Amino acid sequence: MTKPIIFWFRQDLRLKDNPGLLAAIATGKPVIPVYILDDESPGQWRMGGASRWWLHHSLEALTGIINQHSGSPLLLRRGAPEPVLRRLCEESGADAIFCTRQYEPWAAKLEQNLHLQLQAEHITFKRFSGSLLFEPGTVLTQSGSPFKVFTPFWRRCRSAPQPPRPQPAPRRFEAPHHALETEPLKDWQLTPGAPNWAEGWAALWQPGPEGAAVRLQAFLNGPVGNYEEGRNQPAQHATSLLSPHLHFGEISPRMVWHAATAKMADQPALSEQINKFLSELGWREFSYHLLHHFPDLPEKSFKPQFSHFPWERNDSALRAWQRGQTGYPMVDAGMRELWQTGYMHNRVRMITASFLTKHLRLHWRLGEQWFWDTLLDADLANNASSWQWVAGSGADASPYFRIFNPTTQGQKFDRNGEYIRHWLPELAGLPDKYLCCPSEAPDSLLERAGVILDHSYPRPIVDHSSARRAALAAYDVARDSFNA
DNA sequence: TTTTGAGTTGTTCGA
DNA sequence: GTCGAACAACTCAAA
Repeated sequence: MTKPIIFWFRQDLRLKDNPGLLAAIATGKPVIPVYILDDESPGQWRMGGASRWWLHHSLEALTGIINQHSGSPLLLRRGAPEPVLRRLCEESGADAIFCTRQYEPWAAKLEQNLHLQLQAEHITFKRFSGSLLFEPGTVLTQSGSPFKVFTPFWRRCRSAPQPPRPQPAPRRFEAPHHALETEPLKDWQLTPGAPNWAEGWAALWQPGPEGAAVRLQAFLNGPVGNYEEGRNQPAQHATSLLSPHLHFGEISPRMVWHAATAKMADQPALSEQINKFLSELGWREFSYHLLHHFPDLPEKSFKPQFSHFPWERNDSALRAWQRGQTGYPMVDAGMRELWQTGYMHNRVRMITASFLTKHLRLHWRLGEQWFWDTLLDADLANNASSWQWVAGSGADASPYFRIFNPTTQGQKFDRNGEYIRHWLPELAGLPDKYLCCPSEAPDSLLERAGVILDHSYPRPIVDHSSARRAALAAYDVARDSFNA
């Protein structure tokens, strides 16, 4: 009797272009697919609330696909992977486990330990690459060191051989004959009870491979044509919206890459726009590679001078930021979009993050933590490297003096006020001119628009130009004490 | 080894 | 209103 093989689904919740799954099926053994909810492994960033909502629906979608596609139901188990997998081997007689590699430092350590422990029990444990275009550790400078600047990193990636073509969906696979126990998904309580803060999310997102494919096609058939411009306009839905799908591996970056390059071959006029989009995939790669080489990126400022930065401590300012009550409409609109939808447009992520770290001078880790809990696409590598990038402490970061003016950013990128009016309906009656700076509007206009400052909408919690000066001064302090 | 050019996304000030 | 320089130096990557 052939011993079955376990395929351990992780952040690769798809069947297509899943090399580990294909390899498992190719062994000819019965395949047992399992997902393990792991809230126990040490050192991990425990999945936040929004991510859990996504996971719930993504697992439902995967279950459906697997049911159609195979005689093996997706097993759901909870706990630390090592004992769970070991038990599953005992129950099923499996002598091999395949999975897709993960790159978070804690996950990489977990894989190493698993490898050693399972080896001792003569269980084969194989990891496959499927979540990145280029393997961390393989993209290095001529002197063999990791890249710390994006442009040369990406140039090197682009001059390397193209990432492999996506692999086809697997053929049908079968479970072993005996039934194995599975936990009901609803027992995991991944979705909110009351209050249901995720109400309406299902209308905005379709977690799972099908939803990912739909998004990709919609993007390539439209917005990509004006990507360079459109991606900066938060009122337009002109970005790919693929980030949560990519995080959970419902679509692979290779699938995205090859779909985009095929489009480029088809319509050369779009080359510039599509290359810009590909470079955004490049930033995802860059973040993962950085995290691989610098595992404390999520906890520690990459640039050492920032360890001397005089961060403020101010709970009420933090709360105002989190709740979208800073008095800067562009910032508040973004923070409310995040809270209400689990998503925030990229341009606005930069504005809100700059505001937290520079205007409020609160530590970038506070923002990182909040985004981790509230973003559907929360991703350790992207979140950490992007927060550090905005704060100025990261690799290839924006210069510290680049301090977004939240008023002019609003006027520039939400010209007709559509985004702000949508998320801040209490300001909708203001004319465009004052939409980004309600506190400067004449009383008569405020009255006509039904805006009562300090009641229906707050005054700015900090003054822009003095906050800007204070931020630059704080940077001087950090630099001087570092150099001293 | 030394040198050189470059580095995602901005803002402000003064001519 | 427009334009260029200043903002700060520093580190990285490659010749």
